[in-house]
Amino acid sequence: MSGIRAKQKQKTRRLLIEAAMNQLSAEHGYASLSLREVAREAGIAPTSFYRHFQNMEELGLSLVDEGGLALRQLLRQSRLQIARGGSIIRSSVTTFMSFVANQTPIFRLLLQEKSGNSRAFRLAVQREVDHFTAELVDYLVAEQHYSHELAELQANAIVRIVFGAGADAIDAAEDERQRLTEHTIAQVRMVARGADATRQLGKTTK
Amino acid sequence: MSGIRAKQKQKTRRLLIEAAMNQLSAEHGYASLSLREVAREAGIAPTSFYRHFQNMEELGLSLVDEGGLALRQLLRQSRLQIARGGSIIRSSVTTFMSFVANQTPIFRLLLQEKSGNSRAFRLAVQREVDHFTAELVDYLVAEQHYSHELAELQANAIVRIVFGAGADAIDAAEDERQRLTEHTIAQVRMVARGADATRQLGKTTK
DNA sequence: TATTTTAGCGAACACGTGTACGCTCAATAT
DNA sequence: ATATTGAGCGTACACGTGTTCGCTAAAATA
Repeated sequence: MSGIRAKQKQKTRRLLIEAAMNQLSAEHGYASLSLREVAREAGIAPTSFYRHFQNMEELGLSLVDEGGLALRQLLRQSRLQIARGGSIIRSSVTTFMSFVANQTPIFRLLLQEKSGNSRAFRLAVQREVDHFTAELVDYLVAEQHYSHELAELQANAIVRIVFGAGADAIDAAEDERQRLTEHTIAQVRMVARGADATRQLGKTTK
Repeated sequence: MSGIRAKQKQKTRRLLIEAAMNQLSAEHGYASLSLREVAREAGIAPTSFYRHFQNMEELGLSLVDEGGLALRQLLRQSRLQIARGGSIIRSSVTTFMSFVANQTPIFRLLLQEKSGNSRAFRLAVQREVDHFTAELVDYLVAEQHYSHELAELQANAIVRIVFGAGADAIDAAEDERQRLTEHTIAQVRMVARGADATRQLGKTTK
């Protein structure tokens, strides 16, 4: 039970996943991904694909999982910067935009499959976005003492704005992306002020 | 020059467009749209397709245009309700959500091709979204007297929130969609309050 | 050492795809 | 009345697709 065989299997599984990622580009999305081409790039015969995944869909879902994992790593990194002091909003938005810039194919996949044609994919992506939102809600409740309801409203709005900006950033050039980032930071701050105003409104009305 | 021939041509052109729309569903998106199937549903031979469109892409761009037109009609309808009194935010969000519910395949198309794999499509959709945003900016500047800069920030944020909500509404059941609508209205109001607070902030700082 | 398991391969199948070509025949133009 | 145009059709082609089946050879197990 040395596992030399199992190691090799996971290795070519990785090759398949990376080959699939390579083939995801601006012009060539998951929908038009071909088992044969993926296998070719991974250096195995088309039929051998089935030793690792039952479907192309199963491969795709693995890609989504990888993307979600990368996204959560991004969140942790962002929180580290916060602990060291500095604006939580700026550091979060900035690292998010870096993610979009550096992991473009994965972000594009998440974005496309969020409203894609496979229910399984939509659910998988939504799950990742919900993680994102939930952690933001936790922060708003714990650190900023918002009510749960108001925190949810605010977090959801922020996630929508940031993801929308990410979508626009995909095609943008470096300087344009910079502009977009500042724009987004200002918008998130605007939402925060609005949530604060809403909170005060509730207090005085009561 | 009675035009009986030209009429017939536009008629089957419509048939093609409608056939394509019919084939757009939750499971079957534009990417996996087949010339042959579209032609079959329209009741013409596959080869006759080329009498009307050079490409499938040309057909698709026509679909986007149709979607954009429907969206602008929605905006006009929304503005009518405002003129008759009532909250501009509520009526706008409500009619938008109705659009999502009633014209689901078209909205899905817009949503998917916004981050889709054809540059031409992305640009076409972005053009429609920009229309949407620009009209909102005009309103904010003219009726609410925001500065152009602040109005743009605010309008962009609102569009992102509303489109994001629309995306989530696609899969939602009727009651869930109701909840989403109220949620969204509250979020847009929150942004409005935030923009207002930002404006006051600018005034006192100066 | 003998046996079983299994990652990977090659051949083959059935199918759907986009599209080029040349034809028909009714609507238009002359 | 005659000539031209053009929407629509049928045939045919070359190609890429997902997937099945039986095989090999190396690793794991007994």
